[in-house]
Amino acid sequence: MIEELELHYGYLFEEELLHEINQVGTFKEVPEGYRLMDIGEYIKSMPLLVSGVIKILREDDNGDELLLYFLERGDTCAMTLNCCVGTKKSEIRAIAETPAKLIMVPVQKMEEWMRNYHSWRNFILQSYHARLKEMLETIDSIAFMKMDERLLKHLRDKAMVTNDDMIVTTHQEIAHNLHTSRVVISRLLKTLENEGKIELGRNSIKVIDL
Amino acid sequence: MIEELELHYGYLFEEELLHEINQVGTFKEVPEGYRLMDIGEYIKSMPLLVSGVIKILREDDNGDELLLYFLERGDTCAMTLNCCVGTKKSEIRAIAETPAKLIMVPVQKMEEWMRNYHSWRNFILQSYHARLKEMLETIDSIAFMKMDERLLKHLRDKAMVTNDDMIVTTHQEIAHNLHTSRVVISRLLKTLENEGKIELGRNSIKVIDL
DNA sequence: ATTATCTAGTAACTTTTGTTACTGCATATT
DNA sequence: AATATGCAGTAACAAAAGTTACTAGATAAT
Repeated sequence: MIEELELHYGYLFEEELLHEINQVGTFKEVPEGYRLMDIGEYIKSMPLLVSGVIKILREDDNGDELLLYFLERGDTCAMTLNCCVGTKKSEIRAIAETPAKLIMVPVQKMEEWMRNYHSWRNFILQSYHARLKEMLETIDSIAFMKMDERLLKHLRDKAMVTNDDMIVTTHQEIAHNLHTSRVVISRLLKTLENEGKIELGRNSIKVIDL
Repeated sequence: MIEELELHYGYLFEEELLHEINQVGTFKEVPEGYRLMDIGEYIKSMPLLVSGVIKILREDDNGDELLLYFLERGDTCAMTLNCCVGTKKSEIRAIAETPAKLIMVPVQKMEEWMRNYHSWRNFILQSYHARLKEMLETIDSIAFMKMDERLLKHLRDKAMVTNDDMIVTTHQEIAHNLHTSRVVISRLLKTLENEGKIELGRNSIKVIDL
């Protein structure tokens, strides 16, 4: 595991902390679609994302979903951090958007490392900061943008994190992410295609002007 | 200042930390409507709210506003915390919803106290946690609820934080908070009144079933 | 090969939200 | 007192989003 750690977190953490993480952390490799965390579940370890993309979802009482944001390499789950200070139940769902590699660290170490490692404190604060910013961006989208703009932004975001302008998904899946209906998405996608912003295929969307 | 500190933060912080806060903090009293922080402004000190209510707003490029959440006694501004780790410009606007009393602490102390005081670390993490939860709640509202539900929730929230079921405001003001138009609010308020959930007066709304 | 399921396109319609315009009334200004 | 301004109510209409229903082609299952 130590190589992956060095490679992706070496510039962030002191040698000593890297060593500790290597000691207590466990390596985990998950396939696309794997459910890493679900709403109401108890959190016992926090993930350091080494590769791949994780999508973070919110769900309401009726089971309606909404995509909050994507996590990429170097990110951790800010919601997990909360377990150390407040309620231990997850407020969100985390699904592997692509195959992913993670290092799982027991939450007990959080407080200890916060005390001992300047770099860890910074990492945690940075994570909270990044997540708050992303939540703000999500709020901007749903509060200020219309569905067609949100859709295009979503496609571009997805193309960005997967580093591929060819998106393999269904209209239904997109509708879930944006919390609307399949018919609405089909309609808007068709309009976007007519405007030359995307190209539609079966189970695929090509984003033109990224 | 030390009395206010002892009273509202005494149970949170060690004697030594309280002493430090008392040394470097400055007391501030602001009237209703006072703009404590605006988007794009640089942050030089973080506020510990002693009394009153602060509303935190987001604004888009067109100047359209949206209420994110209220801060109450014992809260601090998580957005301010970010100054120590990332960009130093505020992403939000903070307005005194009621007259308020605050203790302003220079941001330079953040990192020092994070290192030295367990209670401070906890306080900061708790704050981030609370704010993330509130952001989630805000997202739930705008993503999953219709305008009439959001309106009623907003009125109840407002009645809650001000501890008064009589809300003194205008339809226009509410429309700004929820990012919609005055006419829509007037329409929905009338419906809520007919349903017996509120009573309307000039510049005032009484919330019935809290 | 036949059947069933998944996916996408489209039409027709409803509901929700946003917009414009005008009204009367209360309060503030001169 | 006369005038101006701010606030709320309402109607009429437009736009956006949500819903239902049906179609047809692609893929999967038997």
